[in-house]
Amino acid sequence: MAENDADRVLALLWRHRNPPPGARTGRRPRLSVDAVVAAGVAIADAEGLEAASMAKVAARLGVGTMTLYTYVPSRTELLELMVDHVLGSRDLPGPGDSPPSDWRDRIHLYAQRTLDMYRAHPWLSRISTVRPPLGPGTFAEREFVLSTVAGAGLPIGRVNEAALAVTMLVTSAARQEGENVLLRRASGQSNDSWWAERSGFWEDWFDEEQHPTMTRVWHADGFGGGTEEQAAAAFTYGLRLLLEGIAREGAGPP
Amino acid sequence: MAENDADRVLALLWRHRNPPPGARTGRRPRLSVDAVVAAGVAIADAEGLEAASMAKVAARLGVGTMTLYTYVPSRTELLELMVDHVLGSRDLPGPGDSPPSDWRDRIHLYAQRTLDMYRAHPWLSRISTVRPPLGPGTFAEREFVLSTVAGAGLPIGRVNEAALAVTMLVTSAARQEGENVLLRRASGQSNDSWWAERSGFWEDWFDEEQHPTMTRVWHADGFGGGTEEQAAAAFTYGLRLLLEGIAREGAGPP
DNA sequence: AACAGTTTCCGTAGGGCATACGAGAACGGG
DNA sequence: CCCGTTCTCGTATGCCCTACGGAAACTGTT
Repeated sequence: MAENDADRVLALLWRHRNPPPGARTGRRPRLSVDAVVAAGVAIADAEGLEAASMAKVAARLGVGTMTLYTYVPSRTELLELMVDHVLGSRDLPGPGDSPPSDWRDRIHLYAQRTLDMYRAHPWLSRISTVRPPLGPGTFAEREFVLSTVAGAGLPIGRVNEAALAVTMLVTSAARQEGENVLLRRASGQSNDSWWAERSGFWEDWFDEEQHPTMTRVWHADGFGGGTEEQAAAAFTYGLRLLLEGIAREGAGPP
Repeated sequence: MAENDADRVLALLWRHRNPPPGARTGRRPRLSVDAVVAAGVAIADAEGLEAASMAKVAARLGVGTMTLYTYVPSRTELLELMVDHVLGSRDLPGPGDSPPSDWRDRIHLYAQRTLDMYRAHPWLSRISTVRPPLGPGTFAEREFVLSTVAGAGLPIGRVNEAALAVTMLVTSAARQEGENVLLRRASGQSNDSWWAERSGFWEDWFDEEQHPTMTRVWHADGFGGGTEEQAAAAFTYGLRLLLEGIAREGAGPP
């Protein structure tokens, strides 16, 4: 075990379910992996992902920078641990406890918790989720979404593609939310005031002839609210269409 | 004009449609904004976004680092120019020339070009698109998608939310593609071999009791292909559902 | 009490980054 | 030949990750 890097990270990710035997000799550790991960998350939440440098995480824990390397192999792996920890913090119901019973409500629960998670930990938006950390948080999500979509009545062989389609839309909306939070903080400026600062654009540069449909939508007041409200409406709309489609395919096989 | 930063970037973004009068006096410029943007894109394509540093872009053009700052205000703005340039390079048909005529085919054209764009310029995946550059590339896309969705028969006031829903799903899939390319390069490892390296996970750590639906899907061979094929299938599926829903709402008002 | 074996702790050193500042070079027109 | 204008770019600052290797703390055995 823990032969190559991949195995070492897996052991760290699943450290709670299967802790390695405590060392019987040698100097006592001042910290724990959990403490390091928690410190990393706290700093990233407060000051952004860049600020969660090894030096700053160590400083917050009151130890030297290099001390962290006894707990995690490198910063890359620390980020993986942070991501999986936060993914798991959504606390989606597992196989034992599974309210709500209506599958549509379960999807909305998943969506809501995911949006909240990205709002609370916006730095997630800056980390890729292809090749995700293979830890409890990641798998709790997959199990929840798969089991929910399976409850819609789809044949088992087509559950995965439907579940992934839902996940794609949900994470897309959630990551946009996260980016909004990030930009609001970094620029000290709300999304609306950003647009206000560029209000001259429409007179100085926008060409109505090149953009007839935009112009028509504009005159029909079709761009309701700010961009965040529009994105939220688009997400709600898209999710409704996806769920209706899945329900239709689940009810009667084509 | 060009009073604050925002105005300066707008002038640069739309430099082709409305070029500022050429200076009559002073030393002749060795470069042009276009050349700087092209060099930035070329480096980012070949070596990644980080590699497109001011120093490397300048080196490729054979000038000193600080010379670039006469052409673009800072690296941030250079990236905005690069993004809008690449967005425009999809060459989506404008209001004059608008094949294909079937709106569904037009959406597929948009999706295909966007996927290809992210594959060719994967660094786009690492740049946020909320608060996008307000340049010709961005607006050509919006106009194309909005006009296409309007062609489905939706009432004008609801076109935007449907168009944004489509964009959300398409960019989500495209950005995933981009990340795949990026990771393949950075790790020198295909997605499949990444999973292969972690094949021990299923025996060592995966808990079937905690993940009954995943297990069922697995035994039914429901995870077809690698993760990229799965993502592609999920995208196709999700897009079909969205378009069917939009078609239904366009055909008969609820 | 001394020592061995083991584990944790951490200072140093190196290479890369964006950009403020200001001096110097090239150019057109008088 | 000189002046206003524009372009060119060297220097200097502060922060990042982590390989390396030695010092410190702790347990168990002689």
